[in-house]
Amino acid sequence: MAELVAVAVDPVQGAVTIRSDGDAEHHSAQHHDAQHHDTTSMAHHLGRLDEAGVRWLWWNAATARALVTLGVRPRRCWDLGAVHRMLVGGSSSGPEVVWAHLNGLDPSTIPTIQPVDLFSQSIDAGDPETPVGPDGHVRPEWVEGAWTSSHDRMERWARLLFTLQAAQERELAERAALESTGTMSHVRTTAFAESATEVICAELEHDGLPFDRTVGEKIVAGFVGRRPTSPGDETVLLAALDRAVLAHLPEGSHLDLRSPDQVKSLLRRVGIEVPDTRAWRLEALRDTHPVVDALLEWRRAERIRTTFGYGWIDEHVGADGRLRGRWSGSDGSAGRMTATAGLHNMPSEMRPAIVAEPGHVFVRADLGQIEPRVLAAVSGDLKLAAATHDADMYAPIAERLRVGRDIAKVAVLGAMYGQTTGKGAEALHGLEREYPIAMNHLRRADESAQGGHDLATHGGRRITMSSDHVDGMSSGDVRARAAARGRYGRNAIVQGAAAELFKTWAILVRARIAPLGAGIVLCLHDELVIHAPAACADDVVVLVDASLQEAAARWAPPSEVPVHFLADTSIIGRWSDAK
DNA sequence: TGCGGCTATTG
DNA sequence: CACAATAGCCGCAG
Repeated sequence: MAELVAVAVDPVQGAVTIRSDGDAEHHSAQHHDAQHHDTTSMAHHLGRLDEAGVRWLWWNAATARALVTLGVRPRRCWDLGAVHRMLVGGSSSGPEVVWAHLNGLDPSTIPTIQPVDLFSQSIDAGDPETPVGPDGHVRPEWVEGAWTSSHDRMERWARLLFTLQAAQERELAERAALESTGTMSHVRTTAFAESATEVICAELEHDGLPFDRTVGEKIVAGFVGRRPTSPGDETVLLAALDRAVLAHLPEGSHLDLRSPDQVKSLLRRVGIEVPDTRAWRLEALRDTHPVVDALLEWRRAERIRTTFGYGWIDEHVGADGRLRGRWSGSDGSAGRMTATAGLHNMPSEMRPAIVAEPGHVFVRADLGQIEPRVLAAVSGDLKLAAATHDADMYAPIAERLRVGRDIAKVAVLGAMYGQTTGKGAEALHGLEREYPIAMNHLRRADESAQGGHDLATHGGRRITMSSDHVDGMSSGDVRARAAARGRYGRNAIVQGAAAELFKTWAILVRARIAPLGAGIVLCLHDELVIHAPAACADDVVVLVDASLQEAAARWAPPSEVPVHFLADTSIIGRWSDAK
């Protein structure tokens, strides 16, 4: 294994690196004058170490961001925060949380910075030059940035990392011993992938997604008209949009189309009675009255105007023509990546604005039927694994169930989501009959989750059931909430495992394509978008597929009937040119 | 001002 | 219309 080198970076103070033998080295951000500091030599030192093949060890993604900002693109790392979220679940993974967990301290006793008053003077604060206070917790002042105030402090801050990493290794070994997870090798693969994904996130934030502002503004204009020139002008334009709907009603109808209640009474006035005003419900009533059509069109424009309109472009597209959001390597539940700024839910109509830069192309690749294939892998169902040898695995399943392909598909999806009604539920019996191992795997997760027990993915990520995210959303009765927990758990072991495979794939792709001058510019759960010099596009395509096979070999459990994974890959000039 | 509900989009 | 996410606005409580 590569040598672990602890690192802490501050753009002003500089960086400290500590080799595994304990040798510390300080790298100054040389100050040439009071206003500017030169970080290039510091970046050079760090880059040399990186090229030597070390595995960086750091507290959390803040270090990854700092390094990327310096121009260093770390190749290997161990991110304590990312591994902590994998081990513990939840979304908090700051140094104080990681430290408390690995030292067996109650997280509710983590201290926060208190305003200085007469009473706090008497408390024994110990030596403020040490990172750990008398209460055993890391000092909140250090967490908040006091660790950067001197070279000595930075070094003490970085020295804490080694024992914490060792403690995480032990906890990973315990996790690997669980019946539901893979081996230590699988679990460490996940830990590496979770860590490296933080670097990808830092790069996605730094580099952004190529966005053609002119095209983007034209698309917006197609929905909502021209850009308002003043607040007063905006009011006029808004009224015009509203009038297109209200014109279908009797004179003098003034109501707020943004209020579902008022829309309901609007519809009632033309003889339409609906329990809610969702688009799929109104869709069926388009022919009933012209106002329905006008309303649906207004909704579409309103959505663009408020969420993906001029304001969105102004806020998130930089002068360099890159669309940027904040990225998280793993959400609090099953461990998928998340992104802000609409990067994960951009309407397809906006995708023509995602355009490769001159001399470049996008290589876009998405994993085919990733969740059922992952189910076949993690459940060890050999018959389902055999179905993955088909490019469309629903076809052989449909054959076995003696139903249509579409029925087979909704049945499989329904089984993974916990659906109990509709066409999928009818075909469920066939699935139980033909693929009992996979179905039992899902049912065990469902029952365990219903009982409030935490789950673990194949790669060793903890799925917490104690969290209040389930009972918070549906305040129904106890049984309904248990059923919701069951559906959540049933899905989380599949979705979470798919996220692990995806990240393993993504970090291998990143590593392989970097020498070609290509980089990942978007991660979308089962899809990668790569920005590459046009001359090397074909090479990137080959590397993308090779990386998938390698990721599957590292991540998936060994099986007599190997599970096949496949990617649909294309070279395109703009995002909308695919699918 | 904060929060639940409703709505819409994506995988 | 089941699983996950972000994000906007409305209506209501405090």
